[in-house]
Amino acid sequence: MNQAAQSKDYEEELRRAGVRITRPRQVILRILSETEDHPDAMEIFNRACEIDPSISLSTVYRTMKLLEEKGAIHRHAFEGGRARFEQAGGGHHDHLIDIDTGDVIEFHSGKIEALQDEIARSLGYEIVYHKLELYGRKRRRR
Amino acid sequence: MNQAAQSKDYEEELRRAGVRITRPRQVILRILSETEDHPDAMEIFNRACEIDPSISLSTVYRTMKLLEEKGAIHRHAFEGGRARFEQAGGGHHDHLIDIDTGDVIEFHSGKIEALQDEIARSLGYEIVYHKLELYGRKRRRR
DNA sequence: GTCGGTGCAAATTATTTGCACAAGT
DNA sequence: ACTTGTGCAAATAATTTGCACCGAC
Repeated sequence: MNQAAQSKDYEEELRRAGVRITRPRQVILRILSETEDHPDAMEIFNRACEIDPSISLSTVYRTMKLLEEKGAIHRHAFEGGRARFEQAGGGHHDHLIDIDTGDVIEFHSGKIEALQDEIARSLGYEIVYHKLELYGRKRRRR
Repeated sequence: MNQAAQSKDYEEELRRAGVRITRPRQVILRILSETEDHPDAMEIFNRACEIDPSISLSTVYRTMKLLEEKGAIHRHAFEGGRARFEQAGGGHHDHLIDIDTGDVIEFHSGKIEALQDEIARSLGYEIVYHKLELYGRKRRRR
């Protein structure tokens, strides 16, 4: 399925959840569908302004909060102050952050997650969610 | 070694690194040595004020930054806005955060770290540091 | 005595909110 | 129509910084 269709799907799902699909929300959903990276609120605001300059930063923040509550996006607090977002769907994964460029690479390891569960259980806990971030730099071949 | 002695050791090490051991810094180092938990700047400020009310919040922040640069403490950005600190030393470990109480439990898994390295390597990266946080709640026995 | 450190208040940065008006259903 | 959403500007919250004085070495 292409990105435009995916964006429409999200709209439908939100509409069903009783969320009004306003112009700013359409624009933001489209941006989130099209992006490959993990933009922060200001970045989303900038991209949104190119499509519709009347959108405000407040609306971006309010929409991100709404989408997070509805489970449509995930919020990350990587190093560096601002929160960064990515659309949900596409399965759970963790992140490897390039400390030189800020690039984010997604990965997933069932083995690590199994070990996490084991550890939590042995400490008398049940994991609700977790955060695994690897910070590193490109290995130069020798 | 007891906590007071440990605190003195930190003082010596910092002094050798060319850091002046002022009254506020002594107080903050002592607090960090004595604490079992992971306090934020405001909490450290409050505890410091009980020992010496003339200490300012700015100094707490400045000292935390200094100690972090010197490698004497680690800064964590657990959920909930403010940064939290813990003294370094005592070996690397990760954290399990109780989402009901905010309590932090430390743990370490060589197996997970080995897997992390493996994953990073396969992606062409070298890990500089990582962050693994498990958020969960106490398991009730059945 | 010198230079780095401190307290205080003001500045920054990221995010949130009150309000009057606009727009989705 | 009714209610929710929006833009704007002002409010918060966490942290940082400029400046004149103070204290560690």
